[in-house]
Amino acid sequence: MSGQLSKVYEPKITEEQANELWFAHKYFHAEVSGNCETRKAYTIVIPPPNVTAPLHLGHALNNTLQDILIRFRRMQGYNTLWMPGTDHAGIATQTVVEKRLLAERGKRRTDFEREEFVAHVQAWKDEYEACIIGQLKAMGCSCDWERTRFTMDQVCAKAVRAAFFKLFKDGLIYRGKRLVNWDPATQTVLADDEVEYETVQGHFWYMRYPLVEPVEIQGERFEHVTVATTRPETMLGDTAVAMNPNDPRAKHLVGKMVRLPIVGRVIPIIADEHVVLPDPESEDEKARYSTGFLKVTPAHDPDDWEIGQRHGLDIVNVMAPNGSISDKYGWGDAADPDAQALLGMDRFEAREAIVEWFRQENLLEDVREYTHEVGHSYRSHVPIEPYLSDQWYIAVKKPIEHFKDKSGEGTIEGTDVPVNSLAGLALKPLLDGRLRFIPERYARTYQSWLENLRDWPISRQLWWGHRIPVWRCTARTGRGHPSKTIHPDQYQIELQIRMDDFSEQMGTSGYHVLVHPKRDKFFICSSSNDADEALNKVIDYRDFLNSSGAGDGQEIPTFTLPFSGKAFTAARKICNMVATFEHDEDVLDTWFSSALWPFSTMGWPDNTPELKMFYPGDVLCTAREIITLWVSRMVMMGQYCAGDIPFSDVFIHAMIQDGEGRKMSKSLGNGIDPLVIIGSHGADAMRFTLASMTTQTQDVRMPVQKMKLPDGRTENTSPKFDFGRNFCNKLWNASRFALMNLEGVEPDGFEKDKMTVTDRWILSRLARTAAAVTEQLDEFKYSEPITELYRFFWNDFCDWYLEWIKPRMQDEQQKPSAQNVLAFVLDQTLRLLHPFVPFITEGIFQKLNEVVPARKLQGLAEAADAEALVIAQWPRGLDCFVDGEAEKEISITQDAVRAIRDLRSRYNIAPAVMGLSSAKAPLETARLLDANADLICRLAGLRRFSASVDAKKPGNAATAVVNDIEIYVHDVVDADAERRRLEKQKQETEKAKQAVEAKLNNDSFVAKAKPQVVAQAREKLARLSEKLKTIERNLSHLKG
RNA sequence: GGGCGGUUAGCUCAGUCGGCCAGAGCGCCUGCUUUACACGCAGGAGGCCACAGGUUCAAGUCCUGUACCGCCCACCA
Repeated sequence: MSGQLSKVYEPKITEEQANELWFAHKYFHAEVSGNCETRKAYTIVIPPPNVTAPLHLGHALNNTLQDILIRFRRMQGYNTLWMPGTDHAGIATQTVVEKRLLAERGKRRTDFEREEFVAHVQAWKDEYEACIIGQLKAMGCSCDWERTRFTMDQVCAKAVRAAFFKLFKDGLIYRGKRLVNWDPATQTVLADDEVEYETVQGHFWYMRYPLVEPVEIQGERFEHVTVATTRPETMLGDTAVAMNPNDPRAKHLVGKMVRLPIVGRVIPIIADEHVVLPDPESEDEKARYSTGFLKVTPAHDPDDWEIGQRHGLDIVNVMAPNGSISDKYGWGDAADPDAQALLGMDRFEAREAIVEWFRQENLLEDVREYTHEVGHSYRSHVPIEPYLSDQWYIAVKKPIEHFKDKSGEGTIEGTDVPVNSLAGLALKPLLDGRLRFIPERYARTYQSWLENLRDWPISRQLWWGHRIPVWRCTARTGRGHPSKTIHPDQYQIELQIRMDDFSEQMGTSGYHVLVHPKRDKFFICSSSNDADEALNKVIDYRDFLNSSGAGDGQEIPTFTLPFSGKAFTAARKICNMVATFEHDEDVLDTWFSSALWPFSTMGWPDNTPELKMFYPGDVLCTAREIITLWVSRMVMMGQYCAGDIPFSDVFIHAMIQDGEGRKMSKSLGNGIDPLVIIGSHGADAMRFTLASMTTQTQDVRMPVQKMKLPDGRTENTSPKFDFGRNFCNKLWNASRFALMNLEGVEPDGFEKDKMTVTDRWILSRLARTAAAVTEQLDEFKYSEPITELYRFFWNDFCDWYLEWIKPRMQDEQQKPSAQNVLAFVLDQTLRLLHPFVPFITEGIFQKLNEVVPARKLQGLAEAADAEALVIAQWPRGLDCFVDGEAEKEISITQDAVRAIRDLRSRYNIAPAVMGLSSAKAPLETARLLDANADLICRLAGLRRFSASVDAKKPGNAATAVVNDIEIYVHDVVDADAERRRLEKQKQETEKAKQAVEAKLNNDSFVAKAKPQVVAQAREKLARLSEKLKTIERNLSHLKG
């Protein structure tokens, strides 16, 4: 059997065979050897899925859309690269591994050594990375698998260190304080999304803070101010009382001092807009509860921290990491016995004690009930504590000196963002129109985020990730002896002094980091350009890059000093002062490595051929939730590190929700596993359905149902996928039918003149479809081309063309030309469908290649040969087939067929009854119908059909009126039914006619509407009048 | 609190620059072993286009407001 398709379409077999073929020939591999000039590159870098879990349906959508673009461009002849890989997803992965270890072994992270724990995470990563890549391959993703990267592999790690170094050198990385979400029970830092808000019935306590000197306002003597708080225990760390500058009392009170109860600390009253003015009538709950005085505790509240920053307030941390009151972490004035009594108390215990103290001292003015949301740890379920800690930051609005030449200086209009800052580098391309969002509205999210950007905290208190390439040193206290353990803050200060020492010698300032395992080997990162010359001698930059991988437990890197002279002396001096070195315990924010992904995957910072060929890329395809966290940072770092934006188009696609509009999630149990769908419906069916649901505005709602698998398990599925499965099944069967009729086709047997109107019509429809699909894909539209192709293939090709071609296949005269048209249309259709349903189209294409090696319409068009559809040429040059006449002719023919079918159905004429039919129509239409009588007979199940200008209606015929045609189906006897039917049609027509008449009788319509619209209305009226007359005439015949 | 999107047939969604009697798929009803396909073929029923105003000769489409649903960001003294 020479290459016929199997009777039943089995996705699994087709998918396996296609993947085998594609992988054997490495069709997905992008070569760098080609010439950029002659063969343009087209690049998409995958949003690397997290290695936390297998891919879900959202990933399936995301990657389907990317694959459609890639396959489309590959067929258009671009040198396409789709760069694949996965993301280590720091906190998320560490968390799932911690959960697994706890569940399976009852062990916590802290029960392991760091290296040991990281090895467990690594094992998890290996497992899920393999799983994810398997899933992507099963979906048909045509990634360049040879280039698969992981955000923590050696290549990416090198880029991370290079970027960090570069930022460091430019003075963009600094050490700063930040309030983190601290879980005092487990004593870990939580990410924002690990904080769960719970409604808590709490209190507002109104506490009096005595003024150092009483103040008189409008004759009233004030001895104290009253602050309202839900957290009295933090008052120990208060360093100011704030009030709104618009408060009428402010001019009397701002600048005055109060004495903090218990502690005795004297703190100022300051003015800050943040404070809500009191208003008992207000709708704003805060205003109702406010006294107008806000206690400011910079170390224990994020807002207060901001206020503290604005006013340069002291920061007093009064808690230990376990949440107890302590004077060991920054509280220096706890000498008062009342304060001493609180030390060691738990924060809630202290709260009660403090309230009680105020009560005793008659300083508690009021207590009111208050319901509010309080952040709790998702792990321990205790309230989280905003806790002050040291973090590394990237300065995003700091001007970068050496970017001045390239980007200019000053700020971007209407913002405080310097053009040569990181934020500016990301913002400018959008404003210049070089960076485009599709749909456009998402540009605003991006823009406003960047305009209001704050410095980026990049350190995370985790073990899984790129360990921060910074080594801190402790200073020597005596000759050759390491200092005893010093508190981190202290050695920071210590270090700073030494640094300044060094800076002085180097004629610069602001050094920060050094590494020094042995006395004669070390390196320094500079944060100033001025020191470049000297430092370049000190450090071999490349050595730094080749130093330890992030967090992989290698030794601290060492370097031999390649210099002498002043710099040497300076460096040497530092070494002598340093006792020990500690690799920073923290890792980098996951987004740091993600930000580099578009070029780290191509080997940056080395000047690789890949970068030259494929960077900058073309499109980023992602969901909207990470526009800020990821997209903006990629642009930022792309500009900063690789010198250009990483892509010019950002396509933001829909999110998939369940039938109730909820996000699909594990906890809700409403997720759908792509592999389950691939198993039940096939990968192509899944892709087709997902793409068909992708419109520009709507999120995708996917009703979820339970499905029983053959092995008895129950899985989630959705009836939506039947859409794709039905289509694939139809495609398979129609192709099978076509191929059965294409055995032994002679390419030279085609004669242009033997083309029928149906041939010209289907070629015309093909040409229009190809043009539309191409244009829509250019515009990142997915549901439209699917609709277009669906209509063309199912309605035009299958329902009409294939039915019409059947008799021609029995006719040796007509067969050769018909076959060639059929082969050509099938060939082109497969090409157009391939990006959406790659497996099945490839499978059919391979058979087509066997059965009809050359598809061409001699003298008209030729389908370019290809050994595989994946690399076949995208349809082009079909415009010559557009044929308005043929389309009109077929349209009239179809109308006639539908009218006859309708009558047959209404009169219950059995399909087997090959009846007679005739039609009366204006001359031209009548001729046309007559010429196509065979086509009408074939699809309307008739023995004979004829049309003429003066056809007479047989007495027992049913009548249908279509436009200017009157169609009679003979030998239908039910006069009553006929009358009812015609009456109904009459009513409908009258209604339509009246509507148009009303419009035309309206003078202002005729006067003001576009002439074209008026003319259309007149035509329509004429048509309807004619139709109505015909119906009435038929009715009167019936009555008579 | 700020921003964005949505509300059209029982369900999931299209609907261009405002202009034919508002469309598709699924589901539903009727008929069909038509030699590619019942995951199919033919036909049919089904709509106060969320609500209230406004602009216009004309509004599903533009403007204003309301309600509900969803998402993102910020915040929670």
